[in-house]
Amino acid sequence: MKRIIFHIDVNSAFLSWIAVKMVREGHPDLRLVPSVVSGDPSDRRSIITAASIPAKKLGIRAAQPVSMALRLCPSLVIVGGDWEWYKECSKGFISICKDYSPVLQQFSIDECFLDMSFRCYGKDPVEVATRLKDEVKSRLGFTVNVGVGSNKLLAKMASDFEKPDKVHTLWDSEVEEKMWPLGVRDLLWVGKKTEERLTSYGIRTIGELAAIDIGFLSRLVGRNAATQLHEYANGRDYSPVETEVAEAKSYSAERTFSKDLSDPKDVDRALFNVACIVAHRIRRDRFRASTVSMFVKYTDFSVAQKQCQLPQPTDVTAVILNEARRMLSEVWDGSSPIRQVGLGVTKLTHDSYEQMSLFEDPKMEYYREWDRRYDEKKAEAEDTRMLAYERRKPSSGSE
DNA sequence: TCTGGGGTCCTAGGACCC
DNA sequence: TCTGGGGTCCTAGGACCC
Repeated sequence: MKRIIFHIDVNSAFLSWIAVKMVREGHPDLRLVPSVVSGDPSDRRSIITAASIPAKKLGIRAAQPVSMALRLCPSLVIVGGDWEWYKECSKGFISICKDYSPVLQQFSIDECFLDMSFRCYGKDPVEVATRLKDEVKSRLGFTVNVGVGSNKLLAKMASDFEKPDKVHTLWDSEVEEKMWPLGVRDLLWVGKKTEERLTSYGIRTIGELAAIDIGFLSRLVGRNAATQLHEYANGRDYSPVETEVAEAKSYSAERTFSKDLSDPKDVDRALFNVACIVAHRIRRDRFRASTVSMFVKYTDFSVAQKQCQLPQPTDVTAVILNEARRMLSEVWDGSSPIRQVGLGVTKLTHDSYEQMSLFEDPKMEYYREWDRRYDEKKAEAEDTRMLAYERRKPSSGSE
């Protein structure tokens, strides 16, 4: 049986979702004017998370600083994000997709793959894809692109063709015509650095990459990356649509300051905040961590990072924070201002038992109690938010 | 123009063990 | 006395994704 994969991608997801919400509240449609979503619209340091199509026509792109976008378009409408709303929209979108095939892999909050091999057997895949796209639009109010191909790579490449609200195919037989003329940067996993390296050797299009000697490519990007890139450039991808949701392998949080900081007390406060966030998350998900890492970013964007192993896995905020503080003092002497500070944990286990140490810090019980109260407060705040949210929650059906 | 936040995976060198 | 090769763990750094 022929393999048929769909890749469904919400068009300018965060912007579309906020636009749908605002339209329902009686505001004009953001999608029709130059507009963007940013993390914190009042902060000059924030960057753009999503831009409307009229904004994109003015050269405004995701990941641009808000200040730059404002120069390109002084009348730009800037709105903040709403994670609860995003999650709701994502849920509605995924649930419609699941009706088309249970073999679904969620790739991010606004993208998924569907294995449609069975569901499309004997049918026209484009017709099915069009029905899916139109159903999302009529029931949820936002548009998607559907890419149709014989594997995940081709489906994903296809969904990236002309937007919005379109269905495109990229079958093996169409690779030469539709994919090979594209620049190497358009290929999945070719980022800025790889593009620079490839173009410096005269490799500009995916077609040129597909034709290149793999030994030569290995010397450019390493053997493993070369094998992968060469397969992709030729439109080959044998990876299955993974329905299992993988467990988290790391948790991290970081804070960029509105002004670079020199006072150790300010930096420590930020470190405390991110430690609380990360430790809370691992407790919420019943993890303990064995590795703690931290980094600081300086004014010139250079990064200093440290990591260390714990004698035993922990989920205690104070233990994580103390290691991070120690490492901070090893990389930072307070002489150069800090732009950003971050903290992460890896090497996670679900082990419920805890090895008792004869030398356990007598304050440990106090630390745990502190964490319990922190978690309780967080849960209460969450409940209040959800309650307020339920009241204004729209149905995902047609209105 | 001046660059967020949260992830995954890979590489390379050094330490240590057999 | 000086020598091998392989495996694993740790750390730092980098590339990529959305």
